Amino acid sequence: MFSVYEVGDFVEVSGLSNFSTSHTFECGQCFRWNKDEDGAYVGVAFGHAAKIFKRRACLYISGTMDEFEKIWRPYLDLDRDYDALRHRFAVDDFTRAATAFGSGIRMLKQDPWETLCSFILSQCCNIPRIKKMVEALCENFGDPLDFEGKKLFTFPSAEKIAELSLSNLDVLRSGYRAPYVLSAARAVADGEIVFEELYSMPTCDARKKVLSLNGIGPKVADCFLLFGLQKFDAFPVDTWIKKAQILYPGKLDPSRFGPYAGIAQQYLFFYARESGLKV
DNA sequence: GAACAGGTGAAGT
DNA sequence: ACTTCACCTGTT
Repeated sequence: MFSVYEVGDFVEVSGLSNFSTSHTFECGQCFRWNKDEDGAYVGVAFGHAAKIFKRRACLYISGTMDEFEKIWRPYLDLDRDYDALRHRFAVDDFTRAATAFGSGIRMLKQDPWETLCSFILSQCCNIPRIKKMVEALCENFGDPLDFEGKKLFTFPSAEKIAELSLSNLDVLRSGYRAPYVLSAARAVADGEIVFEELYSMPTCDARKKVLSLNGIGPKVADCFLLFGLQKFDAFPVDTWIKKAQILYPGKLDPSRFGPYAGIAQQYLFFYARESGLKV
């Protein structure tokens, strides 16, 4: 377990293992955390801005204890035992290397709408471009936040996007993805998609529901289920996981990782993308 | 310029 | 059920 203290404008978390800010914020699960000049990550989630960094084995998160308990503790998934997960996933040389390489990854408990919308935009784009489109969405349609002299923006609600017209989304430069975003926003605003219902459904039923939306296929649906609804059995297969499957000696069957296969996926994805593996 | 990118859906076998 | 292709845009 870990200890938490309020230190100035920060909450200090000590005794926490398996937390890497760079691995967590740059493993591809999120698009709104950026490194500042001091190496700290600054971002916005659930309408709150924060600065997060590690120093001398402690994790520091700006804001009050109340904010920490309400927002950041669950968001950063601090209460999960990642030693146990990594032990479970490391069943051979390949998976051992992947879990070691990605040590410190945490599965962010992200907002469902933000996750759905971001991954609709992500198709056939690299991370810099995804980030640009997401930031354009927030700057144009989100609410401004003043954070340490910088102007940040919240992620706009589905209701806000739903009332826009297609041409309003031209500022995103998102091409053929724009109508997908708009129809998803309207499905949420109209109550056609209700996230609270999806939470309580079995993964396969929730999957069917989001697959019915135009422009959402298996990959985006699984990313949404995993990152936005914490359906840890969802296992998104993208080009990097396909590379890992080619390199893996034998068959890479998600079911071998049990109900947390999606977390194993993050280690495998990060390993395939960042470790310089060649197919 | 051409090819390709963290995908999807339609149309063709 | 599997393969091919166009799709908008930004980057080699």
